[in-house]
Amino acid sequence: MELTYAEENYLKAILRLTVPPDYTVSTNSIAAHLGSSAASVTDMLKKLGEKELILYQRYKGASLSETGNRIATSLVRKHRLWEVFLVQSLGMTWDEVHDIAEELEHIKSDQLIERLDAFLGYPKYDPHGDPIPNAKGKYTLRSQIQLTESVPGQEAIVIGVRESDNSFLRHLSEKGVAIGKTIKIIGHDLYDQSIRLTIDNQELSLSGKVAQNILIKLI
Amino acid sequence: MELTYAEENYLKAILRLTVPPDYTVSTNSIAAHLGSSAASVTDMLKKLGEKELILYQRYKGASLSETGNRIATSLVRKHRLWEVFLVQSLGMTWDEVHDIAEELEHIKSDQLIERLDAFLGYPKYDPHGDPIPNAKGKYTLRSQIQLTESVPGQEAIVIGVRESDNSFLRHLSEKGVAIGKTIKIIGHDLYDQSIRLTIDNQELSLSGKVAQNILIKLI
DNA sequence: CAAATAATTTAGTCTTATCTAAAATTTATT
DNA sequence: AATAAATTTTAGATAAGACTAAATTATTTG
Repeated sequence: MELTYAEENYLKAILRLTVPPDYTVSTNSIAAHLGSSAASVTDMLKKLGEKELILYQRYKGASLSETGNRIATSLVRKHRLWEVFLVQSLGMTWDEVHDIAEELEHIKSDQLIERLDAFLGYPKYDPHGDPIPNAKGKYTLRSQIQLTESVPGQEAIVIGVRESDNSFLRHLSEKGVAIGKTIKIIGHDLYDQSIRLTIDNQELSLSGKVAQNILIKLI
Repeated sequence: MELTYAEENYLKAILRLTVPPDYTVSTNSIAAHLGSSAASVTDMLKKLGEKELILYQRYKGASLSETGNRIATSLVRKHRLWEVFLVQSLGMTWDEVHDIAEELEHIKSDQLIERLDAFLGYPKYDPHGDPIPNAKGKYTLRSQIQLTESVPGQEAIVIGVRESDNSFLRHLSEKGVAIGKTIKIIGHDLYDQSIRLTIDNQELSLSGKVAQNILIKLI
C-alpha cells in the first residue's frame, strides 16, 4: 500500500504512544505529540481506520492493526538504521541525526534498507541505544526502561512497576504516579540519587529506590 | 528558502531541458517531461516566477534565475552523489539507483551532503558517467556529448554542432535535424558506424561522420 | 447523579498541487 | 496577411492535510 508521509508519521506516532494495558491511544495525545490540532488528528484517524491500518471508534481512541503495526515498525527500523549510518559512516554526532533520519525513513525501497542493514553490519541498536527491529519486525524490547535510566529533559509514559506490594503502590498513588501518566524528567540528584520530575504540571521528587521500580517508555 | 518537493522537481526539470541558444524552456516540454498537464505547469511557473526562482513571461516560456539555477544544480549534485553511494557502498547496479536517488535528493541538510561527498571520496562522476557538481555548483559539462556516444533507447535534445560549414548544415536540415529537436536513439550499426534514430516520429539514419559532429544532451 | 469540565468530533476554510474544458495567444500555412 | 493549427493560459473542480470555532460525547466532581 502506498502511504503518504503524513499517514506514515501518524502510524509512527501511534506506535510510540502505545502503552499497556489497553494499547489504545487518544486523539489529544497524538495531537500533542505531533504538534497539530485535535481536529486534524480526528480526520486522519478516520482515514487510517478506513484503510484498516488502525482500529478506530469515535470518541474511543485508536490502536494499530496488524498491518499498521508492521508498517510503523518498519519505519522505526528505517529510522534507526539511517541513524547508525549517519553516525557510524558519516561521523555525525547522535544529537545531529534525528531530524535527518526523520526524512530518510520515508524513502521507499525494501532493497535499499536491506542492503543498508548489511552494509552497516546488521546493527542491533541505534546511536541512542534503542533497538533496531529486524526485517521481520522483531526486536528486543528495550524501549521499556527503569526511571533511574532516564535523562533530564526526556518525556516518558509510566508503563509499569517491577514490584507490586501495597505500600509501594500506595506511595506512588499519593505522589500522583500512575500507569499511563506522562512525565518529564527534570534532573537526577547526584547525592541521594533521587529524581525530580513533573506529572500533570506538578513538580515532585522520587527517591532512587522508588524510581528503580518504575518502568517507563520514552516518547 | 524552503521549497516543496514539487517546486524542486520543476526546477530540476527546467535545468534538464535548458539548451542553447536561448536557454528558454516551453510549458509543453516541461509537461511532457514530468508527465503532467500544461495547465499544471503554467500554475507552477507562475509561482516559481513570483519567488524569483525563474524568469517567466506568459506565453514566452521560462528560464532559471541565478538562485533557481543554484538550487537545481544542488539537486543534481545530491542526486548523483546518492547514486554513487547506492552503487559504490551498497552494491546496487546503475539501473536500479535512479528512482531511489530521485527521492534521496530531496533530503534537506547541507551537512549531510558534504559529509556524504567526503565519505565517498569526492567522486567526480556518477555511475552513469554524468559529472557531479561540487559544493559551489561547478562541474565539467559532460552532459553535452557527441551523438556517436549515445546508447540505444536514450532520448536527447540536439544542442549544437562541432562543425559549421554549409554543406554539413544543409545535410542536417534535409534530414530534419535542427537545434532543439528531440531525438530517440534506435541503434548503432556495427559495420558502418551509422546511427538510426527518430525525430518527430520519423525514422532516419545518420552516418558516423555526421553523427560525430552533432552534440546532444541526454534527457 | 446531575452539573461542570474535558475530550473529541463536525462543519466550514485554506493552501498546495493536480486535473479538464474553454478561452486567449502565438506560430505556421496557404 | 488572413486563417488554421498549435501552444499556452484561465476558469472552475478535486483531493490531501491542515486550521478554528462550534457542537457533541465522555468523564469528573460536588
